[in-house]
Amino acid sequence: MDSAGAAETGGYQPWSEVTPDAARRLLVAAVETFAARGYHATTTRDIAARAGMSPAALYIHYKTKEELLHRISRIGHDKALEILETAADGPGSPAERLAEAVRSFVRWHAAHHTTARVVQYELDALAPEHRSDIVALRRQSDAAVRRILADGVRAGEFDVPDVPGTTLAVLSLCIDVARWFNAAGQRTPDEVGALYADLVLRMVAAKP
Amino acid sequence: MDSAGAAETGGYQPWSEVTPDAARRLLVAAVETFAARGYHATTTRDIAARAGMSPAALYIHYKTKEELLHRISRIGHDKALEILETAADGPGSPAERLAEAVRSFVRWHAAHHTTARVVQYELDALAPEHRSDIVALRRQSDAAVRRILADGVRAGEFDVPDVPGTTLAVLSLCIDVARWFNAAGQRTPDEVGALYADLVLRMVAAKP
DNA sequence: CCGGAGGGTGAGCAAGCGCTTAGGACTTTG
DNA sequence: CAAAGTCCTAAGCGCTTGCTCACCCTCCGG
Repeated sequence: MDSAGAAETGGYQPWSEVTPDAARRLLVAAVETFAARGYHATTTRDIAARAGMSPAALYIHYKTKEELLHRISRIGHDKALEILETAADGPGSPAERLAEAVRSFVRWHAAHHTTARVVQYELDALAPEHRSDIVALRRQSDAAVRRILADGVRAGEFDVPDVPGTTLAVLSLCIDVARWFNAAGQRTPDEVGALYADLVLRMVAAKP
Repeated sequence: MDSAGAAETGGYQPWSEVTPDAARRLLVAAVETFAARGYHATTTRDIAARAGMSPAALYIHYKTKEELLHRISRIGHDKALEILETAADGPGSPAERLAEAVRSFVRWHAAHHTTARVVQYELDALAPEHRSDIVALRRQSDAAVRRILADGVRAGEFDVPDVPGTTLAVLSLCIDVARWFNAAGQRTPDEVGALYADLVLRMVAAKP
């Protein structure tokens, strides 16, 4: 369990935007414990101990435990949105862009399922004022996917009777990967990404 | 919030297997608070207060707070499994059975999204010995869906390169309805069920 | 060599937690 | 009508929680 963070990400996950070093170690420790036990079941002592510090050290870098969650959620949502928008606004046909969006979004949720679990499933633990700016990011993610679907319908590539509903379903399917994905399982993030991209393309394909 | 339980279910949800009356009231209160705030964020005082009793009353009917969760999880998983197996072993072609399975499973998750949220997303809060018998039920659910897919492939109705992976995706898609479904939203459980049945059929359809 | 700033600790507070206990009010039964 | 059983409560115990505070390092420019 101690090296789960490094093992999960293949040894490379920056969190480089978090400084100084001690603040980053605390944040990484928080991600790991939040993911394993849930936000409410995690104590500030758990986090500090995992980061190799005393309980009081946490409060030098963060005002509250909730601020830690908010920072994690913010960084994760920024990344998720970036992935989707890159694919949505990239080159290629709607089908290619949709496949790339699903593939990379799913790959991220699988490879970083620890982070993703916190980001996607601990929203309700945020304070209302923090929750609302995260919800805004989620709406942008929704808009990115919807944009691809609408483009595909307009181009005649897709047959999607209910664009908002299908958008919801596609995002829901991808997000839920964070819940069930197990790093010790058989499938690699790449494999899951490829499978899901295929399934989603079938969901929207125009009947020839 | 007080009448949310009744409103959500259209005034009819039995929990009839739970007796006596006070035990059922406590259990319903627990479902509502667990769903709204999460298991760990819910106190035994919250539950008792919502059921209109003193904190001590809970311990007449349940040994621990965790036993309450286990009972809820057990009843919910029994119901979910029954829905899937009824569809899987029912009459009709594989496509019809798959559509019916998804439609009824999704309808249940939407109509009873409060219960479903607890059942599907609070598994980790169970004690290990309780968790394992719930996991066994989930494996049976997985087997039911897999059975339909395998039948469809054998009959040449479906084109599914990865049956275990697609089974996982279908269940994941349906389960996640409990997370995002909002009783105050525009869609009815029936509508979501119909949409999802269509999407899933497209995912597995053989190319003509 | 000094002094202050930034990063850390040990001890602990007030509040809230799950759960227990002693006992009381009703209802059912002989 | 007493005895027994059922259901519930008021009070509170022992512990853990998020967080604070007084103090202590170590580094570094002057």
